Amino acid sequence: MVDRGLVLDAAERVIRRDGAGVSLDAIALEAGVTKPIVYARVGGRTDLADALSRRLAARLVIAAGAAIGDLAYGRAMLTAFVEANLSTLAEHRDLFLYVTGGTAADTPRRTLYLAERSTTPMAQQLAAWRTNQGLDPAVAVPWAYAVIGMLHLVSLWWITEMDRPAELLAEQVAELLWSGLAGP
Amino acid sequence: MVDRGLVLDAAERVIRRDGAGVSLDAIALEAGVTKPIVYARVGGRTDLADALSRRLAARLVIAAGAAIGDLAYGRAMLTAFVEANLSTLAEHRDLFLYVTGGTAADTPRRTLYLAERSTTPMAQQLAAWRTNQGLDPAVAVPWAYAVIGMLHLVSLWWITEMDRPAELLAEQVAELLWSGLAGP
DNA sequence: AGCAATACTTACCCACCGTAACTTTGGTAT
DNA sequence: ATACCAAAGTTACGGTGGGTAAGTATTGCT
Repeated sequence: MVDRGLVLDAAERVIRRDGAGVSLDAIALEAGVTKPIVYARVGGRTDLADALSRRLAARLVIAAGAAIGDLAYGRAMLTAFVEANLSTLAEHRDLFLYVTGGTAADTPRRTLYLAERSTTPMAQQLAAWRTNQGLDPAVAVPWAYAVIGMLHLVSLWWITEMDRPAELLAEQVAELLWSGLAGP
Repeated sequence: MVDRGLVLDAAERVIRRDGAGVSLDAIALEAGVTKPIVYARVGGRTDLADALSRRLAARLVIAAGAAIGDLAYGRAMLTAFVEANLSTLAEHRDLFLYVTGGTAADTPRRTLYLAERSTTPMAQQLAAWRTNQGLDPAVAVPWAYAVIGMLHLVSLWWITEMDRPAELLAEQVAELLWSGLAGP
């Protein structure tokens, strides 16, 4: 009896090994079962990708939380947050591509889901901080999406080039995020 | 004789009408030709999506340029730039989804292409401005990707919700971009 | 032992991308 | 005028991948 988690583990292994273009048959083969079993456990390709996007989102949130630790709100915290996101997405490169790829109908849904999971805790913190500073907290949600979109595209670009160390890029992105284009 | 441009026009029409999930057969039907003609003119699905992404990228660049006009570098210019991007992507909603969707192998390539076309002029302006201000211009390229990634995800989110006017959202995003999370 | 439910496999269908082989049309040389 | 050939296009097919229906083995219960 192969349970749902083992199928997802197998999917992650074969995606990591063979890239984001893998078929369900390949995943079933890797899991040591046949295709209908995959359907019984996790559903079709869409459900599989959804489940994997939940795993990836959870890892992003955990990595971000661990990196931030109890740093105070500020540029150092932001740098840690950015670098955690960059590293995690680079670490799960093909999984990231698998989750954000797929059919045109699913891509936006999952992209937004992946983003939303990261934005939710971030928007809360951001709203609290701005309220505390006497600023309008209404911008928290769009700003959270803005930050995550920034990180995702920068990650995608960085993943394909990998021409500079993660720390440098994280510093640069954090500077933009913290001080803006206007500069300090 | 149906030329390449007419096939691309037909593709845009059917994508707008039926959504981003359309097949090549549907596009060929709309163009009034058979499938092999589509292959002879524009190549396969990948080449078609590439060609459409070039069109979309060109429109983004043109819209941005027109919106900026001869505004001086600053928050007002940034707001115009952001709003031009939001509106253009919303106007070409399904085309945007078609271009950024597709197989896992093509998605990152085209996403980066679409981004790169917007980032190139922006990175140049940004580098020039920073040099002029006595600041380090080395961050221009990663910052340009950061800005475009921000705009793309915010657009995607906004497109699916459409819960606030474009001007307000553009103001909010421009504020983040110009002044950063730290605030003015 | 016999029966039934569960778990899985084989075999298949369908949609879609891509292409090979066949047909038509229009111009051209003899 | 006719036979030929190249261009342009259509029909028909192969291959792959997602998804499912029908058949088979295995386990537990009476």
